[in-house]
Amino acid sequence: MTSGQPLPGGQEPTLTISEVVERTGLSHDTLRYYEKAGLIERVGRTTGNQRRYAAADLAWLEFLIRLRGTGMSIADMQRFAELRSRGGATVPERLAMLRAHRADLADRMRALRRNAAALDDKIDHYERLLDQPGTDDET
Amino acid sequence: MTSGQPLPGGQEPTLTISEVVERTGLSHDTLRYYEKAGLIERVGRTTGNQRRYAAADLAWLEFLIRLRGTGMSIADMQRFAELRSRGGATVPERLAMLRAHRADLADRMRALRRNAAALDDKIDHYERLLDQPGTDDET
DNA sequence: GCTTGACCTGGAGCGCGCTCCAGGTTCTAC
DNA sequence: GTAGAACCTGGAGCGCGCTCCAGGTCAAGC
Repeated sequence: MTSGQPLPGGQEPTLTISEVVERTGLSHDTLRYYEKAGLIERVGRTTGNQRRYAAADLAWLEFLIRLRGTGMSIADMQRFAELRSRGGATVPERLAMLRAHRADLADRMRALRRNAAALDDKIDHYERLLDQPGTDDET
Repeated sequence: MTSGQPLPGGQEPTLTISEVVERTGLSHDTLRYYEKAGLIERVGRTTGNQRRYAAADLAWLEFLIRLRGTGMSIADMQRFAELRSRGGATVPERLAMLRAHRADLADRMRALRRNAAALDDKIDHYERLLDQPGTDDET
């Protein structure tokens, strides 16, 4: 017997922490930190207390990674994870959170595009400076 | 006499730190920190040692704010400011920095769009869950 | 049985980008 | 001249998101 977890339907593939590190790109420490922080529910253990991640754990981690990738804070992810752990009744609240976050993200992307445009202008400016080195207009 | 600075051409408008706070949205502390960090050259002072920002200082600050807004680190901004302070000969290096940063920014924006798309999918998923509450597919 | 490497825990530490604080000086209005 | 607001400096502190460390336990191969 290798797994300290119930096996819901047939055989459940489980992964060691190092395998999850490989698949997610997160570090060992970050995985343990996420669990401690409650971002993921306590992962199953072997009888020897070593973590074994189920496929569902991995899928959830991958979603968390995307949330992080859109700039969601750990605190908000904790709140989201807590709602999720409370079951289907919290779907409206979760949806509201994601929509708010999505709107925020859209704002940040707009700002990013504006700033990128200013950066492009500056690049153009320098390119022109190099082409005709007479004007030493320092700004 | 109010300004401890030379006045290059005609009257140079100068601003107190609080006026710059208003115009830039940066805090007093951040402005002083940026100066201490070498992001802006030492700002002119009154005889009483109070800062007076020239129009050029403000323009440079606004550019720095845009660089920050595209995710450039303080360390890189220090490097850029140092190049700028060394004069026109460093224009090629500055251009290279900005181009590299621009490419990096493009990568990050692409990643952001991918993650935003995943977020949209999840939102759709939750909306469908709410419309037909039979399937309690928790992922 | 023994070695070696993977894994465990609790807690300290770190890099970043500010932000705050104490204690003092300067400016403005009256 | 005086009160009160604005400003100065050096340095400590903070919130975030990890990252590292010490001191162990566990697992796999020989």
